[in-house]
Amino acid sequence: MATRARPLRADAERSVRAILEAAERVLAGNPAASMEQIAEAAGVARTTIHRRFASRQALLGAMAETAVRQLGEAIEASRPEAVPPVVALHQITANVLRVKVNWAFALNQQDEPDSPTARAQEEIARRCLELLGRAQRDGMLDADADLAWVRRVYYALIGETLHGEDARTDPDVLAARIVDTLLNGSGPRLR
Amino acid sequence: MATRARPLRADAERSVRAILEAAERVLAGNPAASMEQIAEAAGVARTTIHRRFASRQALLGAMAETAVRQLGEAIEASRPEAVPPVVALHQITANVLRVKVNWAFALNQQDEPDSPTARAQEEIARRCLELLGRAQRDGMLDADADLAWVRRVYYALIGETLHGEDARTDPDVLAARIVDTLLNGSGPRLR
DNA sequence: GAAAACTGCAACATCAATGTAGCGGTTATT
DNA sequence: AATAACCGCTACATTGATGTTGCAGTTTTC
Repeated sequence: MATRARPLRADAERSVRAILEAAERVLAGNPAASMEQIAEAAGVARTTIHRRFASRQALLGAMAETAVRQLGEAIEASRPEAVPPVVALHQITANVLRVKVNWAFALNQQDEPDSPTARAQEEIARRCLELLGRAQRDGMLDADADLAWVRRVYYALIGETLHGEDARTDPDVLAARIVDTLLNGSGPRLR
Repeated sequence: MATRARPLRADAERSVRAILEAAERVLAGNPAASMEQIAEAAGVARTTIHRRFASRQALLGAMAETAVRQLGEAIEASRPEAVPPVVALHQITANVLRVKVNWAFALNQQDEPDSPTARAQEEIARRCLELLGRAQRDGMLDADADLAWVRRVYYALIGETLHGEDARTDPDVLAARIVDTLLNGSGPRLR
């Protein structure tokens, strides 16, 4: 969302939030939903959406921006560089799940190349790889593991977790399952 | 695709195939592509598409039908019930990849409930679970593993593999990576 | 409490996609 | 070679989404 010269009035700010959140809810269920449906879900008139967002595309962009920002904050709050990889991985996963449950659609749109959100996503992927590198040096990951593939699997596990009916399950429990699956797979274990 | 009373003429049959394959190619790149774009990619006039498929929805349905049929054949060809689970899992995965590379879009549409394609997909999922059950009894999967979750992870790994630039890599190699990741994860291994 | 900002509503313009119909020429089938 | 099926093309109807504008009434803000 573009930064504005004058700050919005309080009620307008609420409208914007309501629109963004309603858009996420509606589009998650039906990506081809019309502005009309979004407006209805947000409890505002369709023209009000157009007042704040010049076009449908602009709305989608704003959704991506807020979602990516929240995602970044969630990662930051986990202090990934300050704690041992095992802890960081669990913590980040849980926090990321908390955000992604609410912004699944916005974060799944592939943002157009060279957009700020695309850069932010790349930055996040880069830091994820760094973390995995540290985990590997600590012996948490196999020395021969292909980190790029590990990262893709990690993302896929998060995505799959969000698809299911797991939305109400405690994110920490879900995170534990993700990390466990990522590290140990589903084969037999030594006891 | 609905079965027809009179068989199509040879050239018409070719047109239908060209349309279905072009639609897959185009829609995989842009799910919102117009009939016009699909027609152009297929090398036919837009009206010809409407001659064979009453509506856009009908075209999508036909795509799903042919894709699911091919998927079923690919699984059948692997004789999952006739060989040990380890072999079956590898073989099925490779064969499924071969089909899914070419029908990623068609197979990712969620088909409407109670449609024949939906039933077919459920049937496939059921057989997948059966196979995993056999694998578990053979000690290939941990005795405590949650098979429903294992199946979801398995599907997710296949999906992730198709996203990458791996389209040209040998499906058997990709299948090996999928099965290995599914069973062993990425953690350290005993040597 | 006055000014400015915001909203709902109704009306309108635009536009792209979808789907239909018919004609004339081409191609497969027998 | 006769017949029927098929295709491209042009033209048209319809529809639904998008985006704009202006006004009248309400809510913040200072």
